[in-house]
Amino acid sequence: MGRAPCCDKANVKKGPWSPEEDAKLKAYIEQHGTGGNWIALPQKIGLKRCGKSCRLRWLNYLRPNIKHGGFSEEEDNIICSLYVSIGSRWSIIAAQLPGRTDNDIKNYWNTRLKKKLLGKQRKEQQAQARRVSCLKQAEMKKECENLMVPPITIPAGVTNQTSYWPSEISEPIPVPTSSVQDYNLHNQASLRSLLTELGGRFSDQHQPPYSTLNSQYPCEISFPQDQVYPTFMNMLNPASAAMVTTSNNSNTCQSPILFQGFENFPNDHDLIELVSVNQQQTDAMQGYYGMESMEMGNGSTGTSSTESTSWGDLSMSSLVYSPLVSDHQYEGMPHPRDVGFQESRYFGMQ
DNA sequence: AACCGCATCAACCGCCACTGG
DNA sequence: ACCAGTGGCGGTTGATGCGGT
Repeated sequence: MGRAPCCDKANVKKGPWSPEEDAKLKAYIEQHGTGGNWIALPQKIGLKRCGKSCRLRWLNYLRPNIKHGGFSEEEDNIICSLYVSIGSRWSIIAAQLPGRTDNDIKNYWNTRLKKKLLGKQRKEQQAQARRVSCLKQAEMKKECENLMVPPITIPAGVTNQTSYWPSEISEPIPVPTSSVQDYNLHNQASLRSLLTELGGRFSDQHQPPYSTLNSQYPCEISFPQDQVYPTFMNMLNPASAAMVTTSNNSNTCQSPILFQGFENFPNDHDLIELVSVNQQQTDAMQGYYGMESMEMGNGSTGTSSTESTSWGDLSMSSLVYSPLVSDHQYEGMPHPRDVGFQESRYFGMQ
C-alpha cells in the first residue's frame, strides 16, 4: 500500500502556470496569506492545482523581490563556498542570497557553475598530466638506481630528502592579501558562526563529522582553526591562494605539511574535487585526474607517510560534509543528518 | 528552411521530518 | 507510542529556446 497522495492527481492541472493562475494565486496570498495550509489553498482560490505546486510557484516565482538569472561574481563565490562547506543544501545557500530561490541556485549550479569550474579545470588537466608523467618517470628511474647501486654515503650538508618538486616551489608562496580580505566565507569557523547565527547547532558537543577541525573524526587532514581552508573561491578568484594563515597576517602560505608540493598544482581550478568529499565527487575526481595523479602527493616527496597527503586521501577525507558521503564513514559517530544539520528548519530560517 | 543537439529552467516527484490528534 | 496530514527539501524530468549544420 502506497502513501496517500497529497492531492487528487486526476483532478489537478500540471505543467506551466498560466498568467491567470499566477494572478489568482498572487492576489489571494497577498490579501489573505497562505492560511497555513497549502493543501487547502487551491480549493479556496478555485485553482485546479496541487497545494505543493502552489507553494512552489509562490516561493520560486510569485513571491516579491525574486531575482532571476544574472548571478554576480560575488554570488558565485558565495554559492561555491557554501557548497564546499555544507554540500547541496540549497535552501541554506539560498538564505544567504536575498531574492534567490533554492531552485534557482540549484539550477544555476547544475547547469552553469559546475561546468564553469570543470571547464577551467580541464584546461589545466593536460598540463598536470604531463607533470605527473614526468614525476613518475623520475620516480621509476630513481627506484631502478636504488636497486642497482649500493647505498652511498651522503655527504654532510646534503639532505637525503629528495623532493620531486622543483626547489623553488618549496619556498613559501606569496599570498595576495585580497584572499585574506574575503576570508569570512572561506573560513570554517566563520561559516560555522554564520550558520550558528542562523540558528544552527554547532556546539562543541555536536561537532559534526564534516568539520575539519576535530581530529577525532576519520579525517587525515585537518586545518588549524586559524587557517583558511581552500575553497572554490580560489578557483573562481585565481588571485586567491590555496591556503592562508590568518592568525599572524603572514603574507605567505605556511602549510608545509598539507600542501607541500601542491603549490605547483594549478591553483585556479584544481580544488574542485579537492574540496569535494562525497564518493560521487571523488569518483569524478579520479576520472579527471586518474588514480596516478591522485597519488602524486604520496611517498617520495621526502615527507613521511603521515605528513604527505595524497589526493586520494584528500578526496576521501571528511574535509567537509556532503550529503552523499556514505554512512559508513560515520561509524561510531553521529551522522550529520542526526545532529540537526540536515534541514534548514533547524536554522530557523522559515 | 529544416533538422539536430545542447542548454536552460520551471515544475514535478518522492522522501523525510515535524506536528497534532 | 502511533498515525495521518502537511511542509519542506533535493533530485530529476520535460518543455522550450537557441545555435550550429
